[in-house]
Amino acid sequence: MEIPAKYQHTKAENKWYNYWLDNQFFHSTPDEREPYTIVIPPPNVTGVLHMGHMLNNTIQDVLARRARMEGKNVCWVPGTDHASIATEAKVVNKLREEGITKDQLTRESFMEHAWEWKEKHGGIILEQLKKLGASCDWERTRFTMDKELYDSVIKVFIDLYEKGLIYRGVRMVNWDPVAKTAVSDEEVIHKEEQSKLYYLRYQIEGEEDYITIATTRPETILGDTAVCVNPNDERFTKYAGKKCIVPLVNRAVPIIQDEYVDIEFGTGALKITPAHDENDYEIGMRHKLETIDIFNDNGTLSEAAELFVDKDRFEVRDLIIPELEKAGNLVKIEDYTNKVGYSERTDAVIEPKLSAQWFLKMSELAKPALEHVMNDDIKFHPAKFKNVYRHWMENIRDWCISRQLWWGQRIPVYYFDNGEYVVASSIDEALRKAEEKTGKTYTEADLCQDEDVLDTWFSSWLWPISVFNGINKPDNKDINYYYPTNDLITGPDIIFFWVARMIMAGFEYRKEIPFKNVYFTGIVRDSQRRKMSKQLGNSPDPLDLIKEYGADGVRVGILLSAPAGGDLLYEDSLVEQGRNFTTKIWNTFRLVKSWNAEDKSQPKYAATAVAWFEQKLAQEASKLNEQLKSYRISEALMTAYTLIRDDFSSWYLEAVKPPFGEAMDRTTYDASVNFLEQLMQLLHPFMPFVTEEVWQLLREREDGESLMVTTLPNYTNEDASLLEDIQVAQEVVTAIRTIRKDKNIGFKEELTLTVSHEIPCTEVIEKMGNISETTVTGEKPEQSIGFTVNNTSCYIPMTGAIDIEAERKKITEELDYTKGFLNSVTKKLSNERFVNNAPEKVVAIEQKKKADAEAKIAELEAQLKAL
RNA sequence: GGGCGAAUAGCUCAGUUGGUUCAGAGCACCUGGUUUACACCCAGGGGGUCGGGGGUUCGAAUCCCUCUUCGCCCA
Repeated sequence: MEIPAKYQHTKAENKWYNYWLDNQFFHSTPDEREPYTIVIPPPNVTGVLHMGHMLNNTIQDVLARRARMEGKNVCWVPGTDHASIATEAKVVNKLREEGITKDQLTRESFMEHAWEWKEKHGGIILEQLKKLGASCDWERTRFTMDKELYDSVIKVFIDLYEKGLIYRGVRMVNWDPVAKTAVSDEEVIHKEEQSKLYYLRYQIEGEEDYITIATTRPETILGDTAVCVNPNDERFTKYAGKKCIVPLVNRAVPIIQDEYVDIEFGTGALKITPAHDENDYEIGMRHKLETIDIFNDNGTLSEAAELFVDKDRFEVRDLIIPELEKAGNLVKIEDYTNKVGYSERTDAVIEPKLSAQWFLKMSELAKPALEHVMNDDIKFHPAKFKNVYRHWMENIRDWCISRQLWWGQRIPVYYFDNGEYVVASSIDEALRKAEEKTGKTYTEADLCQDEDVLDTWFSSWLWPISVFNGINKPDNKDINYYYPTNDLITGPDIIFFWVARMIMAGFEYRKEIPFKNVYFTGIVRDSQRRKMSKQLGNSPDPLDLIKEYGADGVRVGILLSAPAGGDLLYEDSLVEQGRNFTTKIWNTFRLVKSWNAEDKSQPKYAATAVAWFEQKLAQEASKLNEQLKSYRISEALMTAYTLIRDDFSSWYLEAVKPPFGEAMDRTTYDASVNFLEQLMQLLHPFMPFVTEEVWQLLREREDGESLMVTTLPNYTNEDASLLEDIQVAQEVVTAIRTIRKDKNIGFKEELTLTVSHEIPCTEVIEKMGNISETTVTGEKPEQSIGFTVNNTSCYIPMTGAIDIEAERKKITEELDYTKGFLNSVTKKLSNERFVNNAPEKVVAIEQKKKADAEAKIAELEAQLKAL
């Protein structure tokens, strides 16, 4: 077969991915083998692939492919979540372009539009993952709104409600005025901002005296129902029990005292707006204050504000200041830095707002979830995230799970008779429960289902269970076999949103951990450490990268600089390195393939090289195994990288290469093909395509065979004797190459070597250094350049003149260094406290260092004398 | 304001219980090279007071204290 000089990655990627699919290699069904399960962190169904997904899914694929080659039954479940806020926003936008607003539609017809949108756009990201080589079991693809998963969510809501863990309450929530829904605490991102602190004076009722407050939100004064001071603040004791007048609206409100107020901050007097600030709300509760909600759901001012009605809250902030100034209430304005909460989904400024929502009590659920992470039943990689996790778990707050949206699981609560309600999985069940509850008879028309849906994370937290239908059918074959899953690969940014809650759900519904290991990836940034974002335009399109550098190249590029939990600074040079390595493998393959084997005796150098590489391969394979087992994925890749590039290509292949035009002996040839085959196996999880291509071309293969379903051999490195010997030989060869370079002697010119003692593997040294003869003698040859390796003097005789002074200088320098070293070792050994306290082993090492240094000094002195 | 983490070569990072010549890797850099697998390459090379200071120890990149700077989370 003709082997092309250049590896054609796109062709190979399409060919082999389809081949794997056709042969069902990704598909898993329970059997007697040990399972290895990963559930994908479901990407947002509205999303397209970005660099973060690339990193995350490459790691999952490495682990999945490796486990498959270890003989495990691997099941990697793909899927997407319904992303209620994001998807609903997209559907609303699309409808708007068609001239339709959401409130013109019924809930049912809106849902039809949403499903239509999902069918059209929802599969994109999963198709993109295939280009990366992801070995997911596509037959198991799940979506959080699929019937089984939808029903699971409803079942869990009802169950938790019945256990008394879900309650409805009027609370201060984070209101997103763009999405017009409540969001959870975790969905609020606090950003530091330059803003202003406004000092406003409120007149004391009936007096020509004023009390000055400081606020960052002057527009909210319209909702003020008190001014509060600290009871210990003597400046304000004279106002106790009095009232003051809220400017512009001229409402008299009490001046109250509460220790919450910080005497040092601002003026020491605080305006209280119970409807629009969490702390104010609590103070309001304590002092039984009136609550005036001055905002509409979309962030404009309501009738209750009296002024600026229907104007936006930020517009009002600008409008109200001149009015306050005109009225004589503005004292001063200062620059001020504060933190403002933004909606994670819409980037709107969050408005604290009182509203009735559904909450899940967290304290009991958190207990086992905390314990089993702290005791390492679930291991975090890197472990430093345990601290972050503990802190959150120990200060956990109830979870607001209702959202004022339509796209999602509708809350299974039915209201009737002015505020009575029942929780039921269907209207029929609701009717029955309602009748049981009151003894009356109802029709469907009497019942009204809650308009709201559940938070998307309330679906995602069940994911490792619900993808196997383990909520609806807790004893089915799949859940029993695949659960708990093995590894979860995710970003640290969703440790609370998702990881923590999955652990809680795992214990609540399976009495077991949902996964054994959590691997936190870093965040992909650009070379200036900025997060990749569409706005900045600093994120490359992953599919373009794959097209240009190949999927394998991109995978390698992204893994090379991605230690667990550490950010990845993306640059094109990384994927270039990946592409270059792909090419290197291809050329290595072409060289091996170009050799002709015939029956003849094996040269000694080849026999030594084969024996050495066998040991080297075993050593590096077990190192790689250790690295993967401890989730040092980029280090494992680097092990394979240097093994192939340096040890195999630069040393082994050069050592066994037959003289130009000659055939190779069959023993060496077979060994070389074997080695390359095994290297492809080791590398396959990282670079699935090029390794499969090489593996398929390396020998005749049957249809249906594939590298990806081969099993890794057990590497045992019982005889590592040659490893040190070759290392010495490599040092000698390097020294010879340096001399060639210094003296401008081309590789083709043969040299001879004289050594003071026998050195190992001279046949390899001769081959690699183009040495015609090695002589062992205590005599230094005339006209030669020397170097020392392993306490042996080596000389290369020269035809030209030798710079004696330069030689002397070189040796003297090395001698001085070694003497200095010997001195420090001797000092250490003559320190009684060291000899008495240090372990024997350490002392023995020092003694060996001493002996070695002395031998080397003797050798160097002999060299000097010989000059 | 509270908590957590980090600081090692120009860059990105390893460095496991303190002890092999431990100061490392990759990239970048410098020098040489038309060796018939590969210039997307090969060969050779330079480069760090392990953030500053103090302490424990026979011995500290590693443990303790402190300061500085940066990052993340929470309020």
